[in-house]
Order: sequence, then C-alpha cells, then structure tokens
Amino acid sequence: MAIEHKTRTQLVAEAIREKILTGEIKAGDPLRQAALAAELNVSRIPVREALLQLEAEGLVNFEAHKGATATELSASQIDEIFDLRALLEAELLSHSIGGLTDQDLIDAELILTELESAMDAGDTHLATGDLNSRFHGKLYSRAQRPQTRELVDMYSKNSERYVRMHILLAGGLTTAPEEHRTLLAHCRAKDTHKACEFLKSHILGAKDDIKKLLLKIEDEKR
Amino acid sequence: MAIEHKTRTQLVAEAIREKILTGEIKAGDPLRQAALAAELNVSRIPVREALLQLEAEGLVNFEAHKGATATELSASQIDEIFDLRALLEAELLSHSIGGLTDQDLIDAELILTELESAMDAGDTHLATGDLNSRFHGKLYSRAQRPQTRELVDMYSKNSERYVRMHILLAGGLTTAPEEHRTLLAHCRAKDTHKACEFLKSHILGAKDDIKKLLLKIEDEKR
DNA sequence: CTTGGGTATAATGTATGCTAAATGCAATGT
DNA sequence: ACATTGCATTTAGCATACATTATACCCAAG
Repeated sequence: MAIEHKTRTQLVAEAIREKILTGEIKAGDPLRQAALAAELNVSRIPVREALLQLEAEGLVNFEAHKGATATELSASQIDEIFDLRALLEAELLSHSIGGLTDQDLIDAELILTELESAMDAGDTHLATGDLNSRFHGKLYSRAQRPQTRELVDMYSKNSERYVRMHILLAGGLTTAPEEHRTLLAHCRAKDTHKACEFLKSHILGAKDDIKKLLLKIEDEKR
Repeated sequence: MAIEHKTRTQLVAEAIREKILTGEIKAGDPLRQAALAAELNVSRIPVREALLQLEAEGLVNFEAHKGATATELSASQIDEIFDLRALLEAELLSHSIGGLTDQDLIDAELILTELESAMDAGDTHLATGDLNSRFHGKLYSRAQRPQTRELVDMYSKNSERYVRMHILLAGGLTTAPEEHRTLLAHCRAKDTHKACEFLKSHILGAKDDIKKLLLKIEDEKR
C-alpha cells in the first residue's frame, strides 16, 4: 500500500471537522483563522482552504470579510436534511438491494452484532457513529451511484452531531435497535419496496425525535 | 439593495465557471494555477480558493500536488445526475406547488413566453440556460426547502454544459417546448401527483437524449 | 440622551516568494 | 535493449507580509 502524503489543508480540515462533530466547537461559534492557525501550527492559508472545504460539507458558514462560523441548524433545517436523507438513502438502497451478495448480508449482520454489543457496553458514540454508518454503507454498497453516495455521506456526517446531542440530552437512543434487524431482513428477502419504505420511516422516525428536542431547546432560548 | 463587495476569489470562480460552462475549457483540461492567475491578473491564492469552490460544485477535480482538471462526466455519471435531478426536483415541486400563488403562475407563464420567443429567435443559449432555470425556479419558489434548492441548482448548473453540448451537436433541443406548458397546466390545476410525474419524465427524457449522444462520443474515442 | 460620522482596531483577503512534491529525461548499469 | 536510479524542471503547497474590509468605539452635534 502506498503511503499517502496528506497536505496540511487536509489535516487541518480533519481536525476542525472533528472539533465540530464532537461538539468541542459548538454551532454558531466563530472560527478565527489566526487562532486555528496558531493552535495547529500552520499558517492561515491551509486554515482558510480547510474552512472552504468544510463549507462545502455544510459544517461551516463562510462569509466574506466576516469569517467562518460553525453552522447552526435550525429545527426546520434538520427537518429538511432528514427528509433529504430519507429520499436519497431509499433511492440508494433501491439501486443496491438487487446486487447485495450473501456475503454482503453476512457482513452487514456482523456489523450489526458489533453495534449491538457496543450499545450494551454503553458506547453510544461508536454505535451511532462509525458502526451505524458502516452498517448502512454496507447495504448501499452495490448501488453504483457514487454521487448519490457522496451526498448521503455528507448529510449523514452533518446530522451526526445532532444525533449525538440528542443521545446526550435524551439519555439514549429512542430508535429501537431491532429496526436494523428488520431492515436487514427485508434486504435478505430482496423486497425492495418494503425495505425502502421501512428505511424511510426509520430515518424519519429519528428525525422526529431530534426535532422535538431541538424545538424544545429553541423555545428555551426565549 | 446593498452594494456587495466581491472578493477576487468570487470573481475568479465566476470567470472559471463560465469558461467551463461555455466549453472554453473542455472536460479533462488541466487548470494551471499560475496560468489562470496571470490571465486574470491576480495572485495564485484566489485562484486556488476559487478552484476549491468549483470542486465543491462538481465542476473541477482537485488532486493534491497534481492540480485541478475540469471534471469529465462519463455517460454513467450523467445518468446518475439526471436521476438525482428528477428525484430532487420532483420533491421540490411537491413542496412548492401548494404554495404557488396566481401571481407566481402568471410570472412563470411570462418567463415561458420569453423563453419561446428566445427559441424562435434561435437563442438556444439563453433559452436553455437562464430562462429555463428561471422558469423551473419559479415553480419551486414556494417550496421553502433551501438546502434541496441548493442541490438542485448545483446539479442544474453542472449538467448545463452537457445540455449545451447536446444542442450544438444534435442541432437543437429534442425536448419539446410545449412540455413546459403542460407542466405549468398541471401546476395551475394543483395536481401534485401529475405535475411531479410529468416533471420527472421531462427530466429523464432530456437525460436519454444526452446520454445517447454521449455514449456515441465515448464509442468514437476508440 | 440619541444619533451621526470618523477613526482605531481587529479580522479577513491577497500578493510575493520559498519549499516540497511529482514528472520527465538522461545517464548508468545490467 | 531494458530497467533503474538520480537529476532537473515544473507545478502545487505553504509561510510571511501587506492591503482591505468590517466593526466597535468615541466624540461631537442635534
């Protein structure tokens, strides 16, 4: 395997992205170029370029001459993003489900088992982040829709911090873990329609939970 | 209206975008930072930042240490993009159609009239670019789905150059202009289902035309 | 006390120049 | 003749330095 040279810009982008996703940088916080540059021991140029990338990912807003801030998603924006996710992920799944091999399904089940034991161990961070997206990703892996996939990944990443926040504040996932089992079963049965509809309601269900919480928080601000 | 100060980066981005959309820069062409900087009388920094933005828009590929190239869309990528557009634009329309006012519909019709006279005058550039997107935009204007809208605009822009290319090579639009009238009628009737289905087939029809041409070109390369 | 304008300051935007990586070519050895 | 290594050239990446813009503050006028 070839070693890869990461540019400073890429490293900086990863660092800032992580800060935003973990909540170290909260929504609305201003991102000062000079401060970040000093902290990461680089000049402002790679910081600026990283911020531009993150803007494309929807994690920061970049306003000319005013600087960057971590994006603050309103309840209505969350609403829209999850609607988009439902739409796009169902589309992906419908294109992928026919091509899923037995091995793919076994792999997905293994990830699910890991996910469940992570949940039992109380590691919601791992369960909702990496493992969750790996499970969904496995189901979409045969879609051969790279651009759609990219969009889906982007929006997943973008909503991840809100899912995490929800877990913190609500004290756990409300979406039942057995939903994943059901989804997997539909995929096994190659029942595209049922699988997609179930996936949509799975995503929209998560949305409703998060939105409720967010609306409450928005209210409390007044 | 507030006057707005455009940064060099924005100006450069617009300039390069235009070059790509008009075909002055062809798909696959390398974009040399120094050359662009010299041509536009700026330093390489705004050029770099503009290229990063354009990468987010999908118009260029940016590879570390190798430079940027105008994205080259294969037939299968075109396929996927138009599928996405059909999906997303139908979604937008479904959210917008109920909110469309009489005035909106009149405005849309006016744009359509302009579009038709531009077509009669042989100005396909204007008809397919600005006027076409303004017509569709008017129909989506009440959707209150800013993120979806942004995606749709991005993909429209991205496919525009292929539509133009198609017109050049095929000697005209194959999609009948009266399709727009039909779509408008469905919107007037507030028939969401019919309007969305019609819109989808409208977009997918355009896709097929362009894909055919693209496949032919790809074949001819061998 | 409020409002308007001008200046100070802090932040972003951009130019210049240096560093480092990738590519092509030539020289050397097999 | 071919592969391989090293060098030279080109191009991108980045740091430093300077220019420009926005904002906050102060002072003066109403």
